[in-house]
Amino acid sequence: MSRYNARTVEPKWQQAWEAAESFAARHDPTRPKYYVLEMFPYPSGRIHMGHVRNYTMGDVVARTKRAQGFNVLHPMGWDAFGMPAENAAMERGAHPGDWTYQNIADMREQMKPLGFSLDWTREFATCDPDYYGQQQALFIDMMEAGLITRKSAMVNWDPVDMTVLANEQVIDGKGWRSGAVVERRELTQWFFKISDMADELLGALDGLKDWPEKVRLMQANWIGKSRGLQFSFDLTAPAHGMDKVEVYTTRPDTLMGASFVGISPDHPLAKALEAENADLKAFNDECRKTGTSEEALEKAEKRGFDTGLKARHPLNPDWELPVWVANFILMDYGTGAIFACPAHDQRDLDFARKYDLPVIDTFIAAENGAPVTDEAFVPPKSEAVKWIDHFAGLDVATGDEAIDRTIDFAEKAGWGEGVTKFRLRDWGLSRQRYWGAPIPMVHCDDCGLVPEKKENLPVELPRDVDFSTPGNPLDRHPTWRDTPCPSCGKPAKRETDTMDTFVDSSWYFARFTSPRADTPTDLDEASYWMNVDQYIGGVEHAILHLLYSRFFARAMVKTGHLPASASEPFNALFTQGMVTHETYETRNDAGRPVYHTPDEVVRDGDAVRLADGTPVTVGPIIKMSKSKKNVVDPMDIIDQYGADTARWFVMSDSPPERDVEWTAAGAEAAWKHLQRVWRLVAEGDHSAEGVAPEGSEEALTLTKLTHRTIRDVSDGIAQFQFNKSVAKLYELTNAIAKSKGTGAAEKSARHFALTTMAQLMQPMTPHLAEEMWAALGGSGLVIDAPWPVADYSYLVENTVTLPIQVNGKRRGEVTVAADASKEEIETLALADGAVQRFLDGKQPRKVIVVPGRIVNVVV
RNA sequence: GCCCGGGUGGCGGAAUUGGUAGACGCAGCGGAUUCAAAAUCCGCCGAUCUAACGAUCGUGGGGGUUCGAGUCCCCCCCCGGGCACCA
Repeated sequence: MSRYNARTVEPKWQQAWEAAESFAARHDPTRPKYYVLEMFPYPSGRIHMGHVRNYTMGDVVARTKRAQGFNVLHPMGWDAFGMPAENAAMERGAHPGDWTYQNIADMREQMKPLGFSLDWTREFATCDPDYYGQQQALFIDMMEAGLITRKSAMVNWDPVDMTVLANEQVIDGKGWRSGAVVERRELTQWFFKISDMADELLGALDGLKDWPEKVRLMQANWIGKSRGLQFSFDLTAPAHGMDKVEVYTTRPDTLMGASFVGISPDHPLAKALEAENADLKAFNDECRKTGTSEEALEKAEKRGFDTGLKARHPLNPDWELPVWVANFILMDYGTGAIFACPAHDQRDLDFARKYDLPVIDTFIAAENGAPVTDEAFVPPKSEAVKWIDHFAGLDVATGDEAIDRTIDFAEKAGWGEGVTKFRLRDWGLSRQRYWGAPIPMVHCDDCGLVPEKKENLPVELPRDVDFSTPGNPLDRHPTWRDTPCPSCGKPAKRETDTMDTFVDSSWYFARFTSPRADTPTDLDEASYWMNVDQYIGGVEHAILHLLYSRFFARAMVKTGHLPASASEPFNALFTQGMVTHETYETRNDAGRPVYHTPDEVVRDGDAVRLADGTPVTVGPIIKMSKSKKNVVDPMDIIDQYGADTARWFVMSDSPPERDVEWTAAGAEAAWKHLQRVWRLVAEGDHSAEGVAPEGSEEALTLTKLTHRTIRDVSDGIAQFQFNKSVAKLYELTNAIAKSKGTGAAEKSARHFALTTMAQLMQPMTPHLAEEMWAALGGSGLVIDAPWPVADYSYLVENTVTLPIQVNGKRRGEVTVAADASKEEIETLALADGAVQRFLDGKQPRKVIVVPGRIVNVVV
């Protein structure tokens, strides 16, 4: 029996492609280009199944487009800055740079054997000074274009380690290393003014026809455009020079139900009052112990503090409302102050009940409306309700109408203004960390903040840094900060904040079009290659990465680094599901979770334990991530079965947009199938080809199926339904195996089916496909053969079998000519034995005939 | 808490988008081949009842629209992703 040996075959073809420079992308204006990009990986050091799945999908698209005649750009790089490198430095003493470049080398070694059609000549890492230097140039240009600002923002502060923590590093409100209770602290930070583009980023979503609807929805909700009323409550007595509280509300129609005025613990008034009120100070400090994440704030128990101040209702000066500080009011949204209407907001109602504040109904259900008791009455804004004493004279009206009328009323009366606001905040890019791109700014005592001169870029990270104590090593470096002022030349200090790693990944797709240019992009190259025609990556990036990239593309158009046509950089987006796996955890002495990798765990029936016998708790099935250690190493599969098996396996079964739980079973099956395909080639009789199939029923049937398979596999790939393409290839394989005819027509039909299979399998299992192609006598490389096109004359059938239903249940079937009339079908269906039995001599009440689909007889 | 997805045999999933539920694969069972095993080949394979023909039930749960619902509408449950310093 002929065996296919991936170990020798795969490197052979990889060398052939490399020798031919098959995948090097060359600018050629005479050919249509196609840019395929998968989200580049963080170099953790090991590839995982998620990578294999992601990059195989992109490779299938790239190889198919290449066969279809496109000039394909399919590059690869590394998202190389970020916290794990610093953590490794702290834990193991490795330098973040050494650690990162070693990981890149390791991962490249693991990726190369997979045979991806990548243009490795364009590879770069975001931590290359060449890359981040261009990023610094971009930053300076964006600064000049007015896209950057500086203002204060909240950070998670670890008071023991004296350092800023990422949200991920705050566990149950405590610092992950120190265990100290984390507090919110204000820091002056650098920001991209993305909120200036909020409306445009929202509006342009409509044009992204080839993006998943869910991603556009998530982005629209994130941007969060709202129309509301902004106005002030006058305080009955000024406090600390403040005589009013400005609020923003999207439900001004509920103003007559106002119960109290609420301000954020970080509101200027709350902070001013702290000075003389120790209890309030204690309350606010307690609130600040919730981290900065919206999730933590929203989940925290709702608590409040009565300031004792009173505010006048704008419509009735005699109506005084108490002013409360409440922990659920975000300083970042609106004005950091609200009025609460407990009758029509569940959170306000819970708060009012807790602190015994009034609940005043503003409107009731149009029919049988009862006053609010335990549950707030919050109907959709489009539903008509009955208004109680509405100042603008409404009786029965929808919320939407009432909001419009109220804003109108307030504007005419002059005490309020209709305002459109966005939930989207400016993008804080400052990080108080070492392993990121330095912000190329200099602090000069005389000149203030001055950008570094472009000829001095890159501002390189110093190599000699010390991670033995927490905090930003750049701050502590003895000399790195010292630099002459780019403007006046006097001694000055560098900015020590580095950039958020989202900045690095917001323009790498543009850099790939001219990765060695000495400007951020080469406009000529960018104009040819942009946009990315197909972008592929995880849904977990649906909001932030994609929104930031859309902002950056616009910023790069503004600063002349991209053509105007590239302001939406990704024509089509596909979000693949995640590769998930169970998590395994034990607890350390401090009771904190410690995670374990699947290969450390022994599963023996229900019992789960470590190799040393320690019992393990099985946690939820979640996306594979380094921090939870629930990762599986694909190298084991590649070593055992070869790259094609791994590639085939991740393309089969699970639809690509869906999460897939990794299980070891199935890789074996993929391998068996590829062996079977190879045997059909190696043991087949290829003495006939080009013989017309029409003389043989068997040959004709197989040829028809081959053409249907061309159509179905091509459609499956075009629609990102690779699992269906795989299923169709299984069917064709089964049919070839069943065909045993020894005539020239049958042999020829099998030869045609197998050469076609080699071409159709090429995007998924390229090495096997080359081997098949060569054995079948194909000329040149199969990757250079044009994509097969189905002959439609083989796709039409002249009879069709329709199911017959009686009362909606299938009772039989009828085979008719494809062009049979409704009447003919009905006559034939009614003559069917099963139908006669159910009719029992009676006339049918109704007969529904859907040609080509179904017949339904209603008795 | 808020926003967005998902839930179909023992398992991964398919279903022409309102028209035969379970394609294809895995696992399992039976058979052929073999001294034997592996590999390979052939057949069966949602549940219940039935000797069989067939019948009834069945797409997370409950209700509805329709000649016809996995697919559309309403309510609920469970799982996952995101929540602005994980990438």
